[in-house]
Amino acid sequence: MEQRLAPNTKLSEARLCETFGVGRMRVRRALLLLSSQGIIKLQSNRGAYVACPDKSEANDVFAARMLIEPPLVRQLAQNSGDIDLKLLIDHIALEDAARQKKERTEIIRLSGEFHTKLAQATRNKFIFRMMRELVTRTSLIVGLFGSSENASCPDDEHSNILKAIQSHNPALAEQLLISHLNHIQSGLDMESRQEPQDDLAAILGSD
Amino acid sequence: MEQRLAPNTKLSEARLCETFGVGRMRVRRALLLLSSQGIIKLQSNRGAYVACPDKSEANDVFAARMLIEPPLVRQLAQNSGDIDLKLLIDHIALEDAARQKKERTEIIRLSGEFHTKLAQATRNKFIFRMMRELVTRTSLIVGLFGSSENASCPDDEHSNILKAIQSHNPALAEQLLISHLNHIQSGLDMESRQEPQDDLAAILGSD
DNA sequence: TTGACATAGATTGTTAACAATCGTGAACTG
DNA sequence: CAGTTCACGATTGTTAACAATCTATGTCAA
Repeated sequence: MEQRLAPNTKLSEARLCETFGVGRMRVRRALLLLSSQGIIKLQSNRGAYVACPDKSEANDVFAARMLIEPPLVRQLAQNSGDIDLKLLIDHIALEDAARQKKERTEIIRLSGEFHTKLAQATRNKFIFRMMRELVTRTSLIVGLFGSSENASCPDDEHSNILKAIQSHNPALAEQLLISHLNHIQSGLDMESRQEPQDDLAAILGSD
Repeated sequence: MEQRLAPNTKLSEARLCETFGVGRMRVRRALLLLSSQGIIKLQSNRGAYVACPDKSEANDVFAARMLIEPPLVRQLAQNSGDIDLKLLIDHIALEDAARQKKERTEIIRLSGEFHTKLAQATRNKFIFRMMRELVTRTSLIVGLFGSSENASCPDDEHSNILKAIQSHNPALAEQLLISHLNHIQSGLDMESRQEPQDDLAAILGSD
């Protein structure tokens, strides 16, 4: 989810056990749940691998987001009295801070999280869960097909979307979001593919 | 998912093992996955219980469907050349047949499945999964709050929605779907609650 | 009769040993 | 030298026994 593990990275049970200091049962439970969310793929008798979305899956993810997110922000802009805007305002501040400090990993994470928080603002558990899944998948895709660092987060588009919501302008908010999604998608290079990486150094590195 | 188990029914591991003739591991895996989909609730050291949505959750489910399904059918009506309409046409035939034979259980199942197939027609894996989850949840809710048998499936609304899609009329399709969802929701009695049932006779009965 | 407490039974959570499967590399053959 | 086969090691899948937790019953005291 934070792009520290490349797609197709093998996640062996034994390795995860010692890395996190837990028994195999916990590891297997976690792998099963991750697999049910499509974040990893479980191959029978072969192990768990970080999911590696293909072109068609990538298109599906963006198509699904194009279906859901525009009505979502339109709705937010309509009843913004009702909803949790503070969450979003605070978030934009975090994004700005990370961008000034040029913390690339943090920027990527927050950039996805903004969309999750748009859903969270509705206070609707189901909308939240759907968006979280789509955003996670988008993160994988950007990591795989993102041509360079520029594509993932066009600077202040998030901020503009929030402003449109705050000023109760549904049409503008929706339009800005659609453009935003298009920017992200068009920044992808559907031919390039990153190499698989077959150890867990990335996990160990952070603890 | 077929409303044969009432909400709050306890699903004990031992019972499931002998019912399905499998080991505890399989049962526990299944319960974990069902719990991740919100179909059952896992209480630590206490066991698994069929989920029992409350009023607020019910509202969330319908709000989520109101957000997603209208754009979905609008899109289907727009590019209906591209999509898998045969699936839906065949489905309507099944529904009619079940309705003539007055097979109540089958009608309920098919009635939910129509909406799942709307999503399936887009051939988008993510949209399909989201709708399946929402429909499943709706099924639980109708079972809990449905005042009587009439509410679950106003007769030929599904058929009319499909016709609107086939005749490339996005506005009409969207409008019919919104009415349809409203009918379902207004047929619920948010105060009534069905009694919990604490054995698995319903499962055993079918095999 | 009611309430609290303790004990026994049942149920879930965990661990560790075992079985099955797969990938790899060496040996063998054409 | 290329290709196939076999066997070994490593990894995953399963089972069964054990530990921990909760529920229910029964006893005792107020």
